[in-house]
Amino acid sequence: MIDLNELSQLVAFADLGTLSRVAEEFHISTPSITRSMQHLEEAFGVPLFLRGKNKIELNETGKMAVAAARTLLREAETTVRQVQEFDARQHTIIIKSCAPAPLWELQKDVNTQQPEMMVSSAICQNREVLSAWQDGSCDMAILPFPIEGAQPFLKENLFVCVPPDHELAKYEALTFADINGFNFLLRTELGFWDTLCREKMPASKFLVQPDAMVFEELVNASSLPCFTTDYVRLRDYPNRVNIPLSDEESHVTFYLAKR
Amino acid sequence: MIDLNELSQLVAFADLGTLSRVAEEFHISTPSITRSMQHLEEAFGVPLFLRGKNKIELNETGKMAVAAARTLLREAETTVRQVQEFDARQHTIIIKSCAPAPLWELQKDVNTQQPEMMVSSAICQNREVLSAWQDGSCDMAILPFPIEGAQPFLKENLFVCVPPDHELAKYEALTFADINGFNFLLRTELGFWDTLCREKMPASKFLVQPDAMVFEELVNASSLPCFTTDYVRLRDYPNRVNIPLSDEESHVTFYLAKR
DNA sequence: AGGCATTACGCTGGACGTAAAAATT
DNA sequence: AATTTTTACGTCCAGCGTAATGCCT
Repeated sequence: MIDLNELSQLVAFADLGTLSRVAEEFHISTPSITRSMQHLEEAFGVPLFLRGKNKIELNETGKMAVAAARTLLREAETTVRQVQEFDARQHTIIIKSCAPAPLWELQKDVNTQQPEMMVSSAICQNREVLSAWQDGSCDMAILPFPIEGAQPFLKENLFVCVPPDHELAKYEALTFADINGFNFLLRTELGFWDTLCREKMPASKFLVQPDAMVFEELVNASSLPCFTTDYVRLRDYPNRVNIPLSDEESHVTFYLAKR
Repeated sequence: MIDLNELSQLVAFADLGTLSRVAEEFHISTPSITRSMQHLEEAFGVPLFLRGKNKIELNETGKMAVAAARTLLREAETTVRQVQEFDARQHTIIIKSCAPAPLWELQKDVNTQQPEMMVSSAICQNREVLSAWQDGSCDMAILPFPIEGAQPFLKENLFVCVPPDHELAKYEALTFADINGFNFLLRTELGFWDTLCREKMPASKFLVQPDAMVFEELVNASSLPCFTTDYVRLRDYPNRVNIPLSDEESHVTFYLAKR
């Protein structure tokens, strides 16, 4: 049976030109390489080299063998990687969520109930969550509407978050119509919330900040309104007030589908 | 680096079910197989088996690895075979000829001038010779007409061969028209000659005999006419006479194309 | 003189097999 | 009792490196 290690030495010889350099490359002695190449010729059953007294080079068959070896080695690597990836997949739960809050909850649940499993999660748009669920490329899906086999998972309500002296601060409750036109601070990775806001508030501009620390600083330093929900109250900003939104769409029930 | 031998033991385990049987199959001890499988798991970097106290079976990753191993092993075999075939091709001159006589001559030439080369030859129809030459699947081509880069190789003339008491024996020379309608003994593997005869003698029937010994017996035993040429005179039949054909088409110049 | 491939040769680590253990049927 | 997997252990040789050879530039 052919030895992949020797094959890769053959490829190295094609690239480096001399057995000596291959020996360096592989951190072994030159006699060892010589033997490997001889052994390889035996394994193939055909000569691969033209040998001079102190010179060795690939013959035509040898050159062809190098090309064949390259692809076989690539295939061998691919095989190993595929097996490793399959194994990783066996021990990973892939979650696609339309929003951050239910994902945090779900990750907690999974970590306690199946501590041996890795969790790979992503927040994305509803349609991406749905298609990932449908084509089997995720194990759990969180969506803001029920689908076949999904259970209600948690409810989340949206609040506007402004400094106490902001003109919106005087209201007991607000609607999207009331706040449409105001410019908002927004975080990235909000999934479905992001889309909802842009839809309901077409006249507003959104200042999007990917970095959580920077976002917090901005919230504290500026008087721009932002959003919060009853699931992130823990992170309430001390010098801001939260005003509930009364629209239907700001009260969301998330549904969880599991395989 | 992954060991193909161990990989094939893994495949054997999938097929045979126990390590003991794999050991038999490979004519080695069971501890050796145990070690191979352990080593394979290290090489992949992931577990492949579910182990009981005296039981071992493939886990899901293991089953997947077996499938991947099967294809990789097939690819490895293919690689070796391709290299061997390439080498064989390097030492083989493939000849396509439209007729036997020039092929005999050419084989003699090649055998003396390039004694290290194998010769692989076939007699076939003109169009097959031509297409093989054009698509590069032969190294030398013999055709009864000149083509780009071909040289005249030899001339051959056709004779009718009949017993002395045959009604055709009285002629000094014959034409295809004269012999059209007579039934002839014919050998197989005549290539272009075969086609020519059938074309020029549509009223004749041909008794085709693939076996050279049997053909000779038939010639001696029957009074059916047959063909010969000035290139097979050595094999003249003692109790037959050869009458030349005078048609243009019975005097053929073969052209040889070499790469 | 320095670089290269190959042969000669001694050594060692790894791979093998035997024996045995432990469990299951 | 027979079968199966795995560990323990002793043996041995395949493969390694060093040294040396022969050759070329």
